[in-house]
Amino acid sequence: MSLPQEESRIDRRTAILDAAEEQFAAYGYDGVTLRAIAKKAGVDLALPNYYFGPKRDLFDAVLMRRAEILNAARLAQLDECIASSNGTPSVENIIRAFLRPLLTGEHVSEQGWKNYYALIAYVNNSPEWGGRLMTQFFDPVIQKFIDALRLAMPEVEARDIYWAYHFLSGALTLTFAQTGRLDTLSGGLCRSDDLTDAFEHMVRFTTAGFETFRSGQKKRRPR
Amino acid sequence: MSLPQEESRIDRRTAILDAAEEQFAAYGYDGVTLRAIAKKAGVDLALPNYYFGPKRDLFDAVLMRRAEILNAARLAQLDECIASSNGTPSVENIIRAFLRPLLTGEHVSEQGWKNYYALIAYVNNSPEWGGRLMTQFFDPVIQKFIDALRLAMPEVEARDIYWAYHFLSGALTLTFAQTGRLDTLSGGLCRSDDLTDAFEHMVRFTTAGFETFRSGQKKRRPR
DNA sequence: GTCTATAACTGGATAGAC
DNA sequence: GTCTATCCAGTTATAGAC
Repeated sequence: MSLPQEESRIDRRTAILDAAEEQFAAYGYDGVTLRAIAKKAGVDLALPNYYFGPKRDLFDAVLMRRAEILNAARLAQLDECIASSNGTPSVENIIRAFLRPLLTGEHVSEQGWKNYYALIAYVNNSPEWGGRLMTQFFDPVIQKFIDALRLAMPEVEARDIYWAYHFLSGALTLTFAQTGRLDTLSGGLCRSDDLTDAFEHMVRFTTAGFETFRSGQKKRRPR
Repeated sequence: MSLPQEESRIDRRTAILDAAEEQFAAYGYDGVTLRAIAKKAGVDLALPNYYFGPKRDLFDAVLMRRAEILNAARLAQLDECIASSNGTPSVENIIRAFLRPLLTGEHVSEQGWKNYYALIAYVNNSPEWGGRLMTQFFDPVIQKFIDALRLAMPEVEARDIYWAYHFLSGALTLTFAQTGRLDTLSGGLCRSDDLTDAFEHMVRFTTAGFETFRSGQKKRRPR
């Protein structure tokens, strides 16, 4: 229904991907019906299947669309970061290279990117999807960031760096999820949709987290 | 199905909660049918509704059951931590008090707790559920941990502490999710189901993250 | 308390007209 | 390419027998 003139002029494939992205991000794969997607996109119920095949393939298509853009942007930032540091960048600058693409240009202003990030939060934390899809779409690029981090901290064991990346990933994706919990918990002091504030804090927190593994051995519990 | 003799002797309410917990954790609220739950629990399809009312109330009941146990254990640890430090505990010990209940006794060995933690990962990162349920079931106790952290770092702004807790929460819940992604990414160097290893790393990483906010002003991006 | 049977409905998918 | 009409499997929930 509705949006008869304007919406039907723009590409229907894009409209379907946008609507699916928004709905999947908000309610998860099984919480969304093709009927809801078609309605949101302003297209006929039969069109999602016509363009993308079964529901599962539509989900993959949504995920892939922006993953490629994000991966390219991150690689460019990483290359620049390495080049401008004569081969051994700082941990902080690697983390900034990892996060900066999320903050540039349309990524902050466009609702589509916000929806996509919330979808990543869903996928990354899903036992059902997380292992397969994050590995497939993102880990080739993540591996290059890990390589750079190993170069930046050659004295740190690889295991420690993988764990630290894991925590960074968790912190980042919870921020993506936009649940509003932090806003309530902090009594309004923190606004989880203020991405600039979120990322400045995240850079400080996670840089310190990575750097702490420089100081050798595991402590045995005090108390 | 089946398990006719042994299973039907144990409390059916518990069997339903256990089955629902496992299924919801693996597939999310909408990915699970009452039929699947009843079958897994070895009970008739009509019983979940008989004991817990509609599906949504069953979901809440699953979440509440162990939240109360966890909250009580965390509060006990926090009290002990504060008492044994003459009122100003260290950041590290507060974080240990927060995490230790997840590692004690049955929590590591029982599959039920593992399923519950994965369910928390799902809820915490869900725009649909996260805001409401985490606030309702966990934040009263979290607020006390925040109070303790403020005492431990009186020179740090409240905002910074809330952000840091947010990142800790994200790191923790991604670990809960047990997606297997980290195992693949690290080529087997890290095992995400090794909770002891996960938590020793998490304590180090997040303690350093919190402590870094002691050093005053926000930096403006270098590079 | 438990189970059978069924009501009432929603889901993905598509055949076939336009 | 698009839309209508429909198939039918699978859904929650419950009434009523045991």
